[in-house]
Amino acid sequence: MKALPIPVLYAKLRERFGYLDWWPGETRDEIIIGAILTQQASWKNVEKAISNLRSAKCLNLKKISTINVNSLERFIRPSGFYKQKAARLKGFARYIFSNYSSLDQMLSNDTGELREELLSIKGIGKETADSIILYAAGKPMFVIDSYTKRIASRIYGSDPDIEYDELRFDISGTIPDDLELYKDFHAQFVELGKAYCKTKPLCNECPVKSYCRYYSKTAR
DNA sequence: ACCCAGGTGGCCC
DNA sequence: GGGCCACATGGG
Repeated sequence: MKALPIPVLYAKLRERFGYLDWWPGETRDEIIIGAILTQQASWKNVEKAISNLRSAKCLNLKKISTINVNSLERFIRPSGFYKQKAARLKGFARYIFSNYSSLDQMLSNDTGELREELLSIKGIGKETADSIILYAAGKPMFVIDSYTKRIASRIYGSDPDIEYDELRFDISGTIPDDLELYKDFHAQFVELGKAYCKTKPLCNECPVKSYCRYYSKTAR
């Protein structure tokens, strides 16, 4: 089994899935709302919640900061954990407008400072913070998720329960400092995970199966 | 009838 | 620092 350099991995994923335009043409508010709603939820269910918010003209943080919490819960219910997420969305929105004149003002802070600040807000963990930094603030930040950990462990033999920041540093150090690449690479990991690398993998069609420890040990 | 989804925080030792 | 748990809907 040959080692698979990160740039070659990206090339192979890109060849299979094409360029993935995540959160295309949406506002920063929408991206952040989606990032919170998608925690431990399928994107299909998140789309329903976002659609409800849009219909109610509540798909922005200013409105969320003032809306009645029961209404907010009702709109986002399809995305699951709706009471918790409603409280977190409200908390995030209120934090912004009590500390800044606008969301953009906060997002313009330096990356390190912004990350610490986001992590101090209840409901914003590392993956959500990094998704906001990458897709809403537009700053290069490699986003780790459960698929990334699983795929890395199967291709590179890393611990499946590796610390978030350890894997983030490992991968960040191997790719060029290019915003679009950061955005697309994370999306490619998720697509690979969703398509082939679940807990019960579908290895036969996987574009990198010949580099995968799981495949080389079990599938055949 | 299970099992899972683009996690997070709280509590315990 | 690690191990468990609650949080909840919709789809396979």
